Amino acid sequence: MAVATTVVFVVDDDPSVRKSLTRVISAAGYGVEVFASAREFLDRVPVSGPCCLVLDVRMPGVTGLDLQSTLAHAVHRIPIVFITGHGDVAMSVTAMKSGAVDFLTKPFASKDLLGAIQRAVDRDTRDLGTEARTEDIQARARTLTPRERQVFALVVTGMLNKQIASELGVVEKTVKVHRARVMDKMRAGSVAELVRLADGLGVIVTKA
Amino acid sequence: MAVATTVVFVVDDDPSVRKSLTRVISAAGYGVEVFASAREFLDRVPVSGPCCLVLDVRMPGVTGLDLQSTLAHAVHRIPIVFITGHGDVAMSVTAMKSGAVDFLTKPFASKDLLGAIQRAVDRDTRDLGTEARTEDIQARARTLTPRERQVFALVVTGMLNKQIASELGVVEKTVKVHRARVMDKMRAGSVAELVRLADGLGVIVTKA
DNA sequence: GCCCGAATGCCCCCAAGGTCCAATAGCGCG
DNA sequence: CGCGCTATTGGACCTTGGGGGCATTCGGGC
Repeated sequence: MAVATTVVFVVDDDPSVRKSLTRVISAAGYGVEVFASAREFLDRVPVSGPCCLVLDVRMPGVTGLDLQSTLAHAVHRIPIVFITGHGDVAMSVTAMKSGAVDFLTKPFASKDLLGAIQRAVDRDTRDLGTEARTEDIQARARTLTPRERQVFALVVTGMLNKQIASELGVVEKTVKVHRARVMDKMRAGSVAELVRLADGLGVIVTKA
Repeated sequence: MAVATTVVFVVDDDPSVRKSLTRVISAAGYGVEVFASAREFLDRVPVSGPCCLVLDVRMPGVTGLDLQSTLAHAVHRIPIVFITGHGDVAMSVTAMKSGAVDFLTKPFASKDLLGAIQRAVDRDTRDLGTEARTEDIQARARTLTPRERQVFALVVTGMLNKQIASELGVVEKTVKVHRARVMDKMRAGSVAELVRLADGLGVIVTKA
């Protein structure tokens, strides 16, 4: 089911584990890139397509949990599937609370790993989608002049032109001009669309 | 910090644990209600104010995880803080994936438990808020006639009255009448508000 | 028969949008 | 220092769209 562009990153300090994981994961049709340490992975990062990270918790130096919290502040938060030989409950709970997709203890069945990877990839695909959409809207919003931005904010409030005008201390005609430019620049065909664009800025909308 | 109306439910089969938990939790200012089994709790359920559930994983009969999945399909999903004497990783991961707020292993510090409880209560307070708002909107939407509902759906699309009219095979004036009733019944002062009400139906909006 | 939802026609008003035009202010460039 | 460009503002005028009021008609259901 995996698309050719989907890459699974594997970070584990044990070469034999890397080898067997590579075999299992690529057999499932994913692209695989392995790293022996968190550092190595961080040097590579810039990813484009949908992906996920299979991460060993215990590693010398930067641990899996450290890497997780580092990535948490990154631009694109990549979904993580943890694997570990000797995990304890506290560790797994920390990982899960920080947003990990799954936390597997060795030995685990291939299908459990692949299931977790698929869920992680699905999540990433969704995230990338909403991210791209938000980015697109923000790009349009950046082309607005300060004044247009103000008018934009007030229009999506539902205020009438005359109300906006008195709010900004200008004449109604001026508001109309800005408003028209906003609709144009934001590529909104109606107030309804404009409101949705506005609510899509800085807000995440999820289907219930 | 806990408000008087905040209740913490405790489900644990061990009487001494119930006793000590009650002491710790009520000392923090919460109301406490204890239950010796999942059954007992389920008979009590109907809750009103913000609350959370402190739940033992291992119990004879219905386990904590069972109760969690039962509650998952309930109307009001109450946030759960798990506690356990002998938890394993798989168990904690399952609980966390199913939405548990935290998963504590005995022995744990009181402040860890109280911290988890506070986070659970906060989440519940938020959930109750959005739930109440959604319920309110749905209540208004239920007062709409079938035709009004159709017009409602098309209006929030950004369509013009004349377009809606041809879509529904009626005259523009008719659409205007329905539209006015929709604005009235939904208590929306502008199209912008109406769009927000529509998007608030079946959709959860979270601050980024 | 009465009430309600639905559909319509007419009239009028106000809001939104667009056109043409014009003025002022600030900014970078040659 | 002008020249051009952009942002902001504003006026006059016209068209289109949204909304309110009032009256009428028609089909169901109680």
